[in-house]
Amino acid sequence: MEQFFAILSRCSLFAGVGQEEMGLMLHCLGARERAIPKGEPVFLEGDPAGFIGVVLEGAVQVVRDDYYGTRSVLAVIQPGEIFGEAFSCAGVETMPVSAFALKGSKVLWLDCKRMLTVCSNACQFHNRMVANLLRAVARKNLALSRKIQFMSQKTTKEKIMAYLLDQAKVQGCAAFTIPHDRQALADFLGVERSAMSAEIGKLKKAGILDCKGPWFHLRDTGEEEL
Amino acid sequence: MEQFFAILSRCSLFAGVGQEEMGLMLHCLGARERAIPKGEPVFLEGDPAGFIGVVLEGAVQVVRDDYYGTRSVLAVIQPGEIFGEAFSCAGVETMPVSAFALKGSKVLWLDCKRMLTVCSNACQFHNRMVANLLRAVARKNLALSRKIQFMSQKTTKEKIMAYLLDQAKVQGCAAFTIPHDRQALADFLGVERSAMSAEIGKLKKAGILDCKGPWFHLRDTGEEEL
DNA sequence: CCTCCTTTGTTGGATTTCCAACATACATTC
DNA sequence: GAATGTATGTTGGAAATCCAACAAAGGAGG
Repeated sequence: MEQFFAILSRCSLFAGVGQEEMGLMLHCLGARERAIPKGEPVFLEGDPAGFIGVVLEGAVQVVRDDYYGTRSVLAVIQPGEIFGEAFSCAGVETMPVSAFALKGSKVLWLDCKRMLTVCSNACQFHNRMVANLLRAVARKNLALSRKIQFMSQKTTKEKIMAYLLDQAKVQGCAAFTIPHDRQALADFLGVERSAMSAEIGKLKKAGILDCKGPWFHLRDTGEEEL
Repeated sequence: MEQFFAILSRCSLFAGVGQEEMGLMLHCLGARERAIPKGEPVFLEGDPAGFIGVVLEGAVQVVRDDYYGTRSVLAVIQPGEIFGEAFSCAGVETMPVSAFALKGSKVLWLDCKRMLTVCSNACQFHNRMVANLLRAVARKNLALSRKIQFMSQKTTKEKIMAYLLDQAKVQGCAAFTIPHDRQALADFLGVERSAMSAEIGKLKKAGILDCKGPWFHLRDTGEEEL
């Protein structure tokens, strides 16, 4: 397990936890390592919840099959990131989504109950870890709220602008790069890629923004902060 | 403070906490009661975060003013419900939204740091409370995810059906009542009320559902569970 | 019963989006 | 350099949505 210290130290759950303590805590949490071949399920809809997963290696895709059998990708979890925590912390009995390994992957399996119960060792970092978990869930919460803000805009143009203005604010600069390609951005905002592309073109012609690939620059239109 | 025991005992934060313990915990958390006249701010954008609010009486509206000054209502908090917890638990410095009292209201102000730090009294319910908080934040998380699922559907009809199928699943019955009027449902799903009304009419004519006011009944179309 | 008011359903034209198809740009590989 | 593949931009007609305005259905209060 020690081989993954570098990964785990970058995991939000273990922020502020040193290597020695991490080893103790993993034991105290009943951590188990699992290897999943490419394409195989990490867990399936209907499986009991109550765990928190950490991707150590590879990548895991979380999917939901709707009523009509259409599959949609909810998230792709990279090494150091966690999954399943929202369902487990919310106290749902069984997972309402499934997850599959995109590549050959290794995941760490933590027991959510043991996380929330005072361990017999009374390890000093237990509280820190719960606070880390709470922070991670709360941050996901804010990310989801922001996404809803963007999606709630009426037109494609407004959705793009809401997203870009937020990015500029978050990154603290009118010039910034975004972490999505055009297709992923369109999916994220819930719009058509081609329509979005057309709107971005209009915004460029109108002098409201400039962009090249993932790089954007919002121009000062003189209307703000009067 | 004891006068609000009935309200607080229904608050998700205090689930499983008895009246005597609640009094001790409120003291231990540095709880303060505040009265806010109708229309006055509960907190304003830019105020320091780090608190968790509980509405004891009245109602509180959380709003966000976007870049262009347009105000949108993010939530209405009723007695027994909490607010501000996502921002405080996520560790943001200042509130990115504002809140106003819809009526003359009383709110309880809890210090988030004291919630997450082991109290000197080492009260036995402290851990329970942190778990309750985590559960509340995680549940909000799931609610937001579901909303995104609905809003991600392409057409108005698909959004309505996704919502209604989810409600039927949650309520465990093909016949159920929803907690929104038509306007609120349209706002929630991010569609036009009139367009939604028209689509609901079509679905009724097609025999896919029946409804009257807030009551809906999804008919078995024979296509499911083949 | 009547009026006022709110909620919900209906309609038609302007606007926007969707969709498929194609054009262009750029990187990779052979 | 040619061939290939991927990402992005562009276009036009079909479809859906938006919007405003009005119609219909109920509820509250006189």
